[in-house]
Amino acid sequence: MTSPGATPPTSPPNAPATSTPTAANFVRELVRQDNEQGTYGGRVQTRFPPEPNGYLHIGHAKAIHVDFGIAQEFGGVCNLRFDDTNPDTEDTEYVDAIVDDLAWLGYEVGTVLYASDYFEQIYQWAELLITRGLAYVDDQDGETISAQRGGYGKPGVESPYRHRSVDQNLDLFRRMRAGEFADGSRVLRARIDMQHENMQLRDPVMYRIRRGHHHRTHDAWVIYPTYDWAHGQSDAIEGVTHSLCSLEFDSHRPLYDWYLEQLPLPFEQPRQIEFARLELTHTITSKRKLAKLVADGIVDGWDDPRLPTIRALRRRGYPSVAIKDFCTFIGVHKTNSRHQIELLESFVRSELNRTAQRRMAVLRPLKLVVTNWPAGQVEHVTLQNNPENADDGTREVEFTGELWIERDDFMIDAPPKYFRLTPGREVRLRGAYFVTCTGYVTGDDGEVVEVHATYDPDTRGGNAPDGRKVKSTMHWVSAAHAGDATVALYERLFTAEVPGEATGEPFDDLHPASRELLEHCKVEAAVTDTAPGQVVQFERLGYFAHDPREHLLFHRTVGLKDEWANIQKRT
RNA sequence: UGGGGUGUGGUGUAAUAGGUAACACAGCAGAUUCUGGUUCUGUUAUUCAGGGUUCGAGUCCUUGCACCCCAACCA
Repeated sequence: MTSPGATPPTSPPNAPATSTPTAANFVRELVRQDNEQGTYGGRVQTRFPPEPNGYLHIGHAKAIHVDFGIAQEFGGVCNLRFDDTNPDTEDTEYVDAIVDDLAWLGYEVGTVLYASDYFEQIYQWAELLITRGLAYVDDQDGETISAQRGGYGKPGVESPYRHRSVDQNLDLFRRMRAGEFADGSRVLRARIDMQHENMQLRDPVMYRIRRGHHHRTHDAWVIYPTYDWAHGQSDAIEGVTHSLCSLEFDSHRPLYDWYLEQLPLPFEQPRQIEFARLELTHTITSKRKLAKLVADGIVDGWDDPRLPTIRALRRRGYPSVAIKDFCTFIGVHKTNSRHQIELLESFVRSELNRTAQRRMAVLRPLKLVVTNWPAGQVEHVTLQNNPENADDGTREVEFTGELWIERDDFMIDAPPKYFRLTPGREVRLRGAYFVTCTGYVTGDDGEVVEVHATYDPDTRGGNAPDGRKVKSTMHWVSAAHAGDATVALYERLFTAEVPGEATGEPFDDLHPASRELLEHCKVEAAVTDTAPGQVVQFERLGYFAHDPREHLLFHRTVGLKDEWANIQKRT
């Protein structure tokens, strides 16, 4: 017997764990106990087992973090193994995407493993169970089998085929493999206990006949093992010690163990441990629903920045370390819970505040004319690229008498706590001069189309020699030097914290305007040079990610904290 | 209806062995600031319920309650 997973470490031989203090966690505790008792000879091996039928999302990120994290902590290995036992839904397209996302998240994937690599071994083990009278071929259809299974508190009834002879079962099973029977006409079942209080143990199906085209074994098989009769077996073949999965498999654990107990295993019997999957407010992680969002055109594709898929988060500018830090912080539990998306966002802000260079961009432009500025004069002001990191250096930005400022930064009648531009008020234009508002021009509809101000030549660089203060510093872009950019603003895809909580249908809670596309935003020259995928801070607005493909399209990763918005909300 | 899992501020998590219920996010107040950002300080608010053991209970016992999962030839 070969054990492809047991030998080569697929994650770097233990990069030291991050310095982030690791909170107690029950999985680690159980693994540690196994280690101390020498259950697995001090060996720790886990696996991340996605089914290649969809894209990875934030929920998987937690599972990955736990699976790889535990292995790394104990000097073990975590394999990526595709759980590809259902040919109807699976595709190599997903395999490639999952490998790619895993790499982006920062996990080194060595040899990629597949449950389908073990089909022959799993088949041989099925014959072994038959030989020992522990499995039988059932000729009934799915509906009948399901009906016979009974219900909660109601015992099941035995199939009339339950007591066939070993020889007959073996013959039938081999003919199933040979393709003699129609799809769905027969199954192989484990013979356990039709009265068991745990429904999982009422003679579960091990094999079904299905003539789908498998993405790897192609047409070599017409029978496929079910999840329960493949997962633990794959774990055992690879030498997995701790098979970490989500809570809903709790009731499958006795079955996981039962199957393994019947087999001659190449390694110690692996152990399944369940933990709660990650849920976030204002989003969904159901593969089916996510697919429907894409199929119905509610979002633009699997990497639409409003989605919680890894591809989308990536495109939106979420740093992978922020995702990992978040996962470390929330820990591992057995309680179902839903974390506030604000917490994830706080990790994103914290990382981006450290790393993102600052730029000036005006999203909703309003013309500001500096009336005492010498006609045609251009000055250059020097701005820091990142006040949090001096190594990022400085850049020069052109200043002239005609500027773009943010519409929100001017009001004719300013409420008490409004610190920005209003007639008679002096503010600072970042890095340039103090200006005082002297008037404004309105269009036919009464809308302000232009604001007038005078500048104080003594405040060059942004400081007044007489020490006078201003309440506000505003960003700006020289009209003559501005570039044009498109900016996509995103709101939560679902307005409700728990989509579907009220009506049972998550789509009822879709935000009617989750994306706002702003065209002809005015940006300083340096923005034009932003690399594909780069994230920058547009000062006073938020973090924005340059689209990887479309030049000068920016996605708002997350806004800055906005105290003014809170003040407005309150009044 | 049977089985299993889980209950700590608004949210999510801590609390070696029964010994001051702590941290983060969110909120509020203030300081600093050339980003109403960052940083710093202060502050509001918590053990599902009842009973019991104990000098002392989030932790132990007991009786309830609530929520989640399980009756695919999905994973």
